[in-house]
Amino acid sequence: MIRIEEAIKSKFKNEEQKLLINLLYTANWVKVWQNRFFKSFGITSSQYNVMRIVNGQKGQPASVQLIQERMIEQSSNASRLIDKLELKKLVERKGCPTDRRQVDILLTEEGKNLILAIEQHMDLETSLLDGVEQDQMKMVNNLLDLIRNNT
Amino acid sequence: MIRIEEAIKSKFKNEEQKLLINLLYTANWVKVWQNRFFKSFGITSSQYNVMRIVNGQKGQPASVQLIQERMIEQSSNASRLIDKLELKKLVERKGCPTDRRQVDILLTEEGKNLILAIEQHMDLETSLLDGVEQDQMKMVNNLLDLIRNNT
DNA sequence: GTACATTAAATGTAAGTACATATATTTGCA
DNA sequence: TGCAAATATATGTACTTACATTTAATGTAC
Repeated sequence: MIRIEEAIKSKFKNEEQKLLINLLYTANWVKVWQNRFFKSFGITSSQYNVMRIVNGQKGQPASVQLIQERMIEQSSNASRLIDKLELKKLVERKGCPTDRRQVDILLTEEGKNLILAIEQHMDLETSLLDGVEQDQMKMVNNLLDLIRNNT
Repeated sequence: MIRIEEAIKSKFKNEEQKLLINLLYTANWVKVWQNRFFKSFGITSSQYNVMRIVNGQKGQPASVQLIQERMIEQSSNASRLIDKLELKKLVERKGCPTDRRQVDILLTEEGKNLILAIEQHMDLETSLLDGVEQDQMKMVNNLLDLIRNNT
């Protein structure tokens, strides 16, 4: 078991500092892990995130704004991520007829197939959290929510 | 209290998926928070991280490699972060006499002063984790360590 | 209906990340 | 010694993030 102190060879002032650095370090670790996984499907984790949000609309179009609001990293640029996905023909842009400022995003057939293919190999969550009790996960989820609200 | 479901307006399949997304979302939230804080001192959180590592050497030089190993985001580029800090005269490079491949990094006086100034305003950890029990923090630290070792 | 604010998306720019490759130096072994 | 492998750092490139600005369309007050 590699603890955070060994991972970055550092000592911490207190449990608070250790927790914040562990949070940043572990989140980065997961992201690297995910990016390597998605690379074999020709996309990045940010790009997958966009596709997952569009897919969650179940056929209803998603505006660029809706995607932006639901992204994990809210200041990454939905517009340019959509550019990349459009180039790969995984999503398509359609002007919205009722509001011509708005652009609707839809998955192509190819996009839908990719989502399905990825889901079949995606046991990331369960494997990383194998053996962790439900109660414990709830507690951590609450603590993470608290951090964002404690200012 | 804004819970993760409301923050990114999503429903989750299970507690595992929710925990992983909450981890990524909250870590990004903390990083954005930190970057805004460091901006008023003219540096980024990655640059601060490099300075913090050099400072931890307590006057002993830090090689580029040592810094790289201890960074939170291990694949960010220590060499170029040091470039930025050198331009701002916060650190200096000194060729290592015993191994001419190696470059030693030291804080300048200005760099040391900046670290001190920042530490005086840095109550980030305690404010974000205000009211959280020590036991609970230890539990979360253990769970984060587990995630990285569960593969 | 024109003028001004607001909104949706795209674009510009600087910095950081991810990963591959290059350059210089040192090490180790035939 | 001489030469290949290993090591330390720097550089190249594509992509992403953070944040500001622009462009076009819509809403609203007068």
